[in-house]
Amino acid sequence: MAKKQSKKEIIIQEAAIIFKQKGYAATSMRELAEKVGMEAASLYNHIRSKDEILEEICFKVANQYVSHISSIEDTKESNIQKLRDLIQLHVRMIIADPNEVSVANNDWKNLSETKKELYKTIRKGYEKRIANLIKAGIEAGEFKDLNVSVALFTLLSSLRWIELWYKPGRDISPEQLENDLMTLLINGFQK
Amino acid sequence: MAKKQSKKEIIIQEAAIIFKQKGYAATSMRELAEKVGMEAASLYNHIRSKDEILEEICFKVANQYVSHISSIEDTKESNIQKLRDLIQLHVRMIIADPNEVSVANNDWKNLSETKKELYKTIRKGYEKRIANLIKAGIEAGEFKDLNVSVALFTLLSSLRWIELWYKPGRDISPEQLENDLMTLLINGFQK
DNA sequence: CCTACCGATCGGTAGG
DNA sequence: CCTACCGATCGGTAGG
Repeated sequence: MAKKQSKKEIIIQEAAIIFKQKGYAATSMRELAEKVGMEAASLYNHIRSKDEILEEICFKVANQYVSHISSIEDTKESNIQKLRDLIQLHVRMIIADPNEVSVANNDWKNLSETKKELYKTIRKGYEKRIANLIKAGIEAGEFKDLNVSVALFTLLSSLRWIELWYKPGRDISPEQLENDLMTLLINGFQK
Repeated sequence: MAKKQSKKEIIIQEAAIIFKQKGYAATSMRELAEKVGMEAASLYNHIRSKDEILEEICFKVANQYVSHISSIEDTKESNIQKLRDLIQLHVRMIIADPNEVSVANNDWKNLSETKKELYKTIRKGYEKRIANLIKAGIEAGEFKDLNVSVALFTLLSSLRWIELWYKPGRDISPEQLENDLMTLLINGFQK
């Protein structure tokens, strides 16, 4: 699979695993170093600070979501189909990068003040675009006349939660997961 | 409102606010002490440890959920109505105790090893009871034939997320919130 | 990439 | 409820 990973990439990958398990603040650089197989001090030859690791994870994830939503918006499909595409995007992101998605979702609060503001701005922009999709669906008569905020956050939460319990070893395949989620959500939304 | 709150209750209440904002691990006892209006050392006249505060919050919340679900199970109503009751329970718990519910949901990982196991056991028991409700609904032909796990976690996640964005100051009342959530979820579930 | 080590801060205690 | 303080651990640096 992954062929030529830099030490920095390995550090960030291992960090995501530990951060997901116990949280960013509760994880020490010494513990991370042990996992990577070096002394804590040696980590700093590859990364600038503990902060930096969190930043890399959070913004990598955020940027991936943002870049994918553009292509969904640009299709000429129905809003219900765009909703389907969005559900699929989230399921696949979580399956592809479960640890990093989890850390971004749970530990962005621990970003430095300026980075935290930036993160919130990006996330708000993303949410706004989904809200517009929902609004368009309602106006087109495709969706029920729901409060847009409630619909938006019910949708996002249903998608976010996957990261907290879905493990490939479970009794359900990614395809089944996508299908059942779509059934539940689309029937909830559809008029 | 609250008339005779002990110092311990005040400490726990303030702790829940800070823990929600920055997370348990990132909150220091000195910061908590300042909020309560005393020195850090003085906190220990009212509480045994930082751990204890987290335990009190997590298990208070967990026990409240568990105690309420019994009365929902015991009614002779349809499964769809029980689902409605469950949605209402979660909305009201979040509105009544937003900070403590949030901390229980986000920071239980920071409980001591034994307490964490206990918490997980309680939570699994709770989830099992909701899963049984969903199964009963499917068998009775009231709900769609969905994968029970997907239905369970989509439901729980939709309910959990409220805590992360709902503020009473928002443009939507608790009643509207309950109604729209029910519309979305019931239509997703209902056959 | 390691040894050695820094200042800061942590949760918590002693003693009043 | 405070002053004074503890040992432990934290993120991070110097120097090789």
